[in-house]
Amino acid sequence: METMKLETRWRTRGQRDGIRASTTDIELSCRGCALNRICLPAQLSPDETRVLEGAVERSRELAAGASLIHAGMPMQALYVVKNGSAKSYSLTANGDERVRGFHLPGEIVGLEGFGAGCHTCEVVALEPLRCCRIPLARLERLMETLPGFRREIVRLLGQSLEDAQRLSTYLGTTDAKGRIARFLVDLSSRLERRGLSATQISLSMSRTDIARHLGLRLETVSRVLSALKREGNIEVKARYIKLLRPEAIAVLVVQ
Amino acid sequence: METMKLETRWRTRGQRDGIRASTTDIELSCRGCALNRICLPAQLSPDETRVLEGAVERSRELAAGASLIHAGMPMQALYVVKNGSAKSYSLTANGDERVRGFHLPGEIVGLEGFGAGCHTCEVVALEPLRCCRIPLARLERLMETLPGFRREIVRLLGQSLEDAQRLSTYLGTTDAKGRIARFLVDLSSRLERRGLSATQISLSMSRTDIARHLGLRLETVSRVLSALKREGNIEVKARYIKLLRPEAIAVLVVQ
DNA sequence: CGGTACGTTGACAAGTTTCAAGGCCAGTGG
DNA sequence: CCACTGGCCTTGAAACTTGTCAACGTACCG
Repeated sequence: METMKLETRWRTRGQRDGIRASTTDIELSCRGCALNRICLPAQLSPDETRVLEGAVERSRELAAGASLIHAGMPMQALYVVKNGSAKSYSLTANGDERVRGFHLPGEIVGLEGFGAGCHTCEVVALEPLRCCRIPLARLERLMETLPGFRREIVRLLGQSLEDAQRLSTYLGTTDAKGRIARFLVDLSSRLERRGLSATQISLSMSRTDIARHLGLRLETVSRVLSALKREGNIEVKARYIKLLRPEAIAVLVVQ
Repeated sequence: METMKLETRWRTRGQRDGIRASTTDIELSCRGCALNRICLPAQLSPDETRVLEGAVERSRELAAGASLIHAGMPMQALYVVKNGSAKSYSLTANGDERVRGFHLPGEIVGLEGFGAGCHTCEVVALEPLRCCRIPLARLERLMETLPGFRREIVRLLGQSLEDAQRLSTYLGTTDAKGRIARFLVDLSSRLERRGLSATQISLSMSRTDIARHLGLRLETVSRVLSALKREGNIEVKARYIKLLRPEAIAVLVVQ
């Protein structure tokens, strides 16, 4: 039963019938994907990209709130967000949620599973979510056969480590305003990388999620956003945030 | 000039004359190393370990305060601590030091360099330090030829990522006492892993280093240690700390 | 239309930083 | 041998930031 479900859930390029091949192939082709300049293929040769395509599966769409990865489950694949966004979190012994991070299109999900061979955090969709999936066995083979792919995975691991360490020291040393500023600047640059507006941000996460990510209370997040608004640095309307003075926000971030 | 210096600084097994071969070979042999149960070879087959040995160089001893890795320099190697200990830190725009972590014997140093291809933090010896060194070119070849080695490097990257993420969420949510408790428990388990006492800890770092690692002020570190002492949980004599009630300290850590 | 989840705001409490003073210890030089 | 110095650590009191608790506002949905 469970395996049936999994089998129908993930579809690989060769498994489908050929009738709508041209459209669906595009859909599963990294070369034709809108994200290919910021995703794994960006660092690969055309030949390597072709091999990668053959290993990638596409997920069905997950509804907001649904889990992409369950904490504690053996690591079976890496994911890359294609549409939508997700958060990953772990739970404390008290049952408190600790938000590790947010995942936007083009970003890889699940790397921390390499440590123990099983995932340590739950990854849930914040809005309807579609991902590309590389099963672990194929990933191993790609790392074996494509040195460029292996280097890219190692690079992504190193970059994630760097990011996590920087965040960790940042949270230790900076006040609420600095943390929120960093969060906004970070989000802004990730959106810009995708070719979206760097100043008009539509948040997919709640104030509580932001707070739990930055080690604050939701009241504090709300207060800081209100303060930034009062100072004329941002415009806030529920989950829509417009950076009115990006430079003013950037100087709050002591990197 | 600079290259000369580097060449004389690192000696590989085959480069030395054969006269004192037996002692020096043991010195450079992973099989004969006291740390081999907790170091890279622990996950490798005897054959793989032999190949690894051929790629490892040994550093001369660095004095306390000397740098093993300079922030900003291109990544040229990975290191594993053999004797002594080190801290790694980065500097903020204001020149403040942010301590990313401490490195004990058997632990790998430099992984974060994979992200950008250059090291993002300075690594300095806290006491006389000796390391094993794997030059990047050889590391690449080992990952190519030894799947077990590649998996081990990927595993270490994943584990470091997991550790950094956990620390980051921890610093966000926990008060000074909890942070110090976590620091002590973590250090204790890493010492125990090496076969040393889990309760008698000789710190190699100053209160300031601890504070800068945990996002506290040195006064707060001092106060918390005094409080733990007053409560009968630890004994403190300058940099010597004895855990009198490890269980009581462990319950302060909400994982 | 009322319920529910989410967000904002205020007042007070709690914990940490800041500022300041002093203790301890090892190394140095008279 | 002792005084002196500098680095490191400890302790106290006041200031400040954030958390806590509570009330209220808002938007969405059946």
